[in-house]
Amino acid sequence: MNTERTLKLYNSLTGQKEIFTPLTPGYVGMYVCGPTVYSDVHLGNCRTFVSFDIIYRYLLNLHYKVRYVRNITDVGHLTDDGEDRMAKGSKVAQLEPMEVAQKYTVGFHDMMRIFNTLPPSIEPRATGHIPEQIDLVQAIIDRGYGYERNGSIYFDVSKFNEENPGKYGQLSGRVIEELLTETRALKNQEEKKHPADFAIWMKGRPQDLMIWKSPWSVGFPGWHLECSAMSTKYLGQTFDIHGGGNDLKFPHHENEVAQSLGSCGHAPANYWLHTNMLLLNGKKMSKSDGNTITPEQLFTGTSEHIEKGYSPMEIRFFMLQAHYRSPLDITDHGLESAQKGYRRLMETYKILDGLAPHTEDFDGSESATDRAILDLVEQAYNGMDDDFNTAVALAALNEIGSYIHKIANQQLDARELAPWVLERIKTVFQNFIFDIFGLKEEAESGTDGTVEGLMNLILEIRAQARAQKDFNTSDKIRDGLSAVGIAVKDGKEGVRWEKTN
RNA sequence: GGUCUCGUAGCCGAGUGGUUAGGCACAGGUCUGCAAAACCUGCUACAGCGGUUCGAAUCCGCUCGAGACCUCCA
Repeated sequence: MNTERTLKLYNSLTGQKEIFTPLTPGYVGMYVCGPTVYSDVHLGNCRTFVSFDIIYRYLLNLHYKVRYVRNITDVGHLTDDGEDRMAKGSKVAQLEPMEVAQKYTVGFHDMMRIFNTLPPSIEPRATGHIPEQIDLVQAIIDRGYGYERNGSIYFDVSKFNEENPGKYGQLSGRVIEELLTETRALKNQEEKKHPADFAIWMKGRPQDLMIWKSPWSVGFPGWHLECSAMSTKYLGQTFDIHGGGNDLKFPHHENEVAQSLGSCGHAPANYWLHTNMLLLNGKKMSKSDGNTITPEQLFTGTSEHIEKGYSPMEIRFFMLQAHYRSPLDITDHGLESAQKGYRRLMETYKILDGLAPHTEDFDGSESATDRAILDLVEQAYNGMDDDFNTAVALAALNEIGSYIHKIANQQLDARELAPWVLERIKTVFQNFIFDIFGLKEEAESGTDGTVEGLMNLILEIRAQARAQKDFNTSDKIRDGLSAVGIAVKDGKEGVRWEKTN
């Protein structure tokens, strides 16, 4: 690939695409808000982390040394009723909070593996960083932005706003005056000076299980604090990229910015990246309206929302077809379309991989086909450079695929393709499909070669039958294979077969 | 109600003011013993109304519609 590429990304902080310039040339620090492990992983999480996986992979592909930190939230994230999510989960299941955290962390990791995401460089847990969070609270108090009420510490948003005009609300586009006049009644609001203030340390109640000693009370850290503490610890006071789902922009990320500025005077990240939501039936998934589907249901097809199951890689491909900042609506038809697209791309790759260069009477010139293909290669990488536009890259690969099929079917003279161009697109396809898009082959044919052996035998018998014009036999074989889910594809170069379900 | 984003063909979904996105579906054709696959051709577009411009899907305004956030959520 080219050595000089310009990566542009959409920075939520400024609302526009910017050229990416890392703090230290060649190195990238990226923090992504991970899941709260109080229940089974939500399909929406999968999209977010697949999106950031592709971003991570592309940064690696640009030869950056990336430190990718993605946290596990296992304390401090409260429900509407002011109850800790972890504690609630543990009471319901009669488990220690840490057992709940462990159970769903394992489940989350399993799901990430199923979707073929690369593990982050560091995966810190909130409960493992209580001292760091206490230090951060102290730093905020020391700088005058934290105040105590009955053993809890709150972040003083109005004071912060007065001394740092324009900083609070910048990320999420909030109007500070409105936030400060907000009059909604919420739990624990009575302790705050202003409704917009948020807890950075909460005093524990007798029934709370996850509590720690602090200078102010035995209690637990506020939800937003962990990310500030852990990103600072592993990436520094200011780092390159901070990411997360769109719905975390406010208040979570906005408060992170305030905490960082409020504790040390530095903004946490130069670039904020936000992924968009996964929709079902055109609306955000929501358990309460039954408009939801779990990853397992999506795999098995056991949901009223879809007619059949789809594989993890088909779903990953489905996500690739949309840009990460666009909402993506899950529909049966859309998934079906992605399934076919995924299979076609993988099939194209196999054909490409088996294509031999045409070297004998190659005259060394560059044909129109060569130029068109090289241009498409350029388009694919340019797409990724433009805020990780996987849809554009995929479109370019599809067009290259069209040339590959033409050559494989001898509909286009193989001499049109210079040997070095063929090698180039082999590398490019490999690079995109496996390294950048993070797709993988799913057809699990027997690894011991039994299935290949059987198939070769069967197809050889069929070839003989066809040669003798015994079409009864050949069609019986083809139909029989089709019935067990194997498609036979006759081509000029020979017969190919593929599992279809 | 406030803030923001978006409205692209049968469906999904890209799009930097002037050049075919792509996929799926559909209809013809090539290939095939017949199919499938593949390839070729075709088919439906830029919510509406104004404005800026030589030129707007792209910029601006308004209207209508949708979604997100504002409250736990990726």
